[in-house]
Amino acid sequence: MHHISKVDRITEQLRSLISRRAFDGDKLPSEPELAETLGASRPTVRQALAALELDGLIIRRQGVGTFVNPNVASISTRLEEVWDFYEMLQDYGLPVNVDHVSLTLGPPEPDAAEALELAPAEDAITTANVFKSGDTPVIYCIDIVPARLVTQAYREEELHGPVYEFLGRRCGQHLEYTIARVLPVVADDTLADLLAIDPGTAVHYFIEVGFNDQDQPIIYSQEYYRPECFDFRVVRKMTSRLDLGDPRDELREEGL
Amino acid sequence: MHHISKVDRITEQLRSLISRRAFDGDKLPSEPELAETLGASRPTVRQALAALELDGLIIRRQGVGTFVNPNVASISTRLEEVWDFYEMLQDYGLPVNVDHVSLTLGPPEPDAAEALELAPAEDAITTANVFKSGDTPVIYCIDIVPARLVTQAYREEELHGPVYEFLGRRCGQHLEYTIARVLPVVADDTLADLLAIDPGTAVHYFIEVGFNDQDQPIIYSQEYYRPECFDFRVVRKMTSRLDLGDPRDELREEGL
DNA sequence: TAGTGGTCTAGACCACTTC
DNA sequence: AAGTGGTCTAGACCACTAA
Repeated sequence: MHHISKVDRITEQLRSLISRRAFDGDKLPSEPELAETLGASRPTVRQALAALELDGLIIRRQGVGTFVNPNVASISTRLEEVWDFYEMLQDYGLPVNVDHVSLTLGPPEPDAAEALELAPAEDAITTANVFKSGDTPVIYCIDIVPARLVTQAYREEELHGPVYEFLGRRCGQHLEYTIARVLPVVADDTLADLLAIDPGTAVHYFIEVGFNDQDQPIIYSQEYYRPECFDFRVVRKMTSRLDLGDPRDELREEGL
Repeated sequence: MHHISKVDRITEQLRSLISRRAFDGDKLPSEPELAETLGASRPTVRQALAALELDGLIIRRQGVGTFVNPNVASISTRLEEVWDFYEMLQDYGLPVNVDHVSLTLGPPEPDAAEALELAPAEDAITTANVFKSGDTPVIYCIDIVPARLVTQAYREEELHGPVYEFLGRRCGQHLEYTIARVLPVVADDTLADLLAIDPGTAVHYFIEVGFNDQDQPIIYSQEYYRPECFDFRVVRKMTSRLDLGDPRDELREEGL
């Protein structure tokens, strides 16, 4: 097991401080000051700041200082981040309930099988649940996990909720990142019933593949979000479009 | 005007090489090798690689090497990137056409005025256009720019297309990043007509605010994307949730 | 054992902003 | 002039992987 690096620790500390609005006037201490306070060298601090800057969370102005970017820091649900449904819904203050819809074992639908790189007819666990904030259904989610990943015995109830914990405890798999397709769909009768909305309402539909730290797909999810309950935002950067000529030339010289 | 830093140059060179699939077996040269080839020190190269890693574009395996992440590199339209509609649509191979819908000067709707931090009754330019790939309408876009930003004379036709160029040339403003709300909507008759789709179809709706390098809002856009034409994807990272205690303690010691 | 990436530091110098 | 962030290098040492 590896330790958390100083850079990562500092990054998360600063991230936490930013989200708690701990900086007067949104101005961070200077780099030398942070370095001394946090017990690190300036390059180490700068590495952490660079990560936060790429995130859009801070702005650095030469000769002036480093500042929190309020436009970004105030976003509650950034699309670039994966949340645990439980934790996300708990922030709403109401008790979180889960209605279990179905649980099956067998070859999944072709799209899922392909995304998970399953062998023909290979089995997977498919679990469907509705997450509720109080009595209001807000997310309908279908999760598919390759059966071969399950290395420990488990109780069925463990699949009646967020699957991330199950992946860690029963599969020894840690989700590192996901790639999500974001689609708009119109609720049909079935979905409208599950989310207690009117048929014909527009709904967010995510098709999401989760990967472990080896970049192997370990979970395929389909998620429907009740409208009005979520305010998904994404920070988008300009594609830089630098004019560099063909950079392959430089590497070709070395016979790459 | 400042130059492009070595780190940024290398980052973009590598990004370009990755998108051209210039690396055999998706394996990048070693860090010392890259450093020598690109004429930089190892820390400089590593800084570029760190940026690409945060982007999810590469994976680094200690003792093994650095690799392209094919899952991410193959994404055509990443939601975290802002594209110019013209360039984006040109990739489809068909000629890009623009139907101009309307152009008005005057105080915009309240949401836009607030997002752009306009004074009461302050004027803005509102331009609406439909972008077509060949004869197929694919994007309906309403752009709002504060009138005070316009510092040069311009022809109306310059507003019958992508506004980014107009912002640069006539306003001296460079778009750095945007924050987009992503919403699903059902096409009403008007929208269905503009995009030549059936009323009742689900459509992607972005409400996007663009900022300059001073973090001032300079453009407010509403965009509707024809379904089936775009495959928006986003790479989502796990929120790290490190257990750090309360990091404010450390900074308090210094009397922050 | 050799080669890879991971971590961290020290420090020089520059460019910019503010006073 | 003083203080801020920007850039870049040199180099030491560690941890991991593969042969």
